[in-house]
Amino acid sequence: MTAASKTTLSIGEVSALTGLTTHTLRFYEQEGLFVEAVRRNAAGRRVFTQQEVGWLRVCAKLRSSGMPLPDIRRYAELVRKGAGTEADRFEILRRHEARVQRQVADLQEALDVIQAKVALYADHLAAGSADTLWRDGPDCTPARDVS
Amino acid sequence: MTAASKTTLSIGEVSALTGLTTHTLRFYEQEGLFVEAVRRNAAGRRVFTQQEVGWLRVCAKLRSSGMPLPDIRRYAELVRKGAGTEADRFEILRRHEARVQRQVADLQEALDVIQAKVALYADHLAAGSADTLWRDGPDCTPARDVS
DNA sequence: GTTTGACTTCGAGTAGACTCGAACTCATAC
DNA sequence: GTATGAGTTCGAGTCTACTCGAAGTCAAAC
Repeated sequence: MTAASKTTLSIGEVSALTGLTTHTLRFYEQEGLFVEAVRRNAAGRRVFTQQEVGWLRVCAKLRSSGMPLPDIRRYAELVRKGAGTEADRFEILRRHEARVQRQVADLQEALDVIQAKVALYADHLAAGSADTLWRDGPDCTPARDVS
Repeated sequence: MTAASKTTLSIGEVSALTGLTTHTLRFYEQEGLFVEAVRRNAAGRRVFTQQEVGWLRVCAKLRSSGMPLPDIRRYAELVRKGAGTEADRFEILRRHEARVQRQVADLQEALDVIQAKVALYADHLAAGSADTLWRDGPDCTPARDVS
């Protein structure tokens, strides 16, 4: 029986399945990111389900794309409340979607600047004309002046 | 004479031109991000050039795309040293380029998950079938089970 | 001649999300 | 029966890049 096919999972197994450390999983519980209270076995240890693993994977994606913990907590609360909260959940997701799209656009812009520089260095290094490369021009137009 | 066309600029003008606060500009000086030591006028005030504004704009892009301050400092040091450091500068830029591309790919992956959820909520809200929406499935396949 | 506003230095504080470590409890393997 | 390893709680520490505020200087406007 692999961890991925078990119906109940220890914190260590969940850690392996999600890539989140056990410390982080406990921290997330404390922060109220779980939809339902985390169950415990007779010995007081945490018991997780595959469903929770699924949710944690979504959490990991939301976090890695920059959603703050309070927003995820809010979303989890709405799911817990159940029917009637869908419009609010939708709103949270849509806002985050917009935020991520902005992030991608900003990174792409930075990437353009970086790649322009990389191309210049590649050219000049290949041509052996390294000494003609220098400081950045006023408006960062690499054609004139480069760092 | 607009700030953008002056040959020497105060810290306030540079702040306006770059979007960096005066606090941040002083902080960057202290962190060694400038290629040359920042000049001062008779009164001890900082005097900047258009060239420095160009460099700061590049710095802003590097920072917003996640290059750590120590890497930018190192790059600035290499530019200061001048000829013979081009291969190292190229390397720093190439590494950062790769890092940014990874970031974009990761964000895009997160965006796919988010958009799948957004689409589901949009459908269900439109259909008025909100009550069929629920928790995430084990492997985050929104078709089966959704938060 | 004083008020204003932009500048100076310095040190301390903030934010968010972990991350770590110590001290303890259990269950299982040997 | 004890050693090992995985779990528990709790509080404290870390990291990075700012961000703020206090106290002072200085030039120009009025």
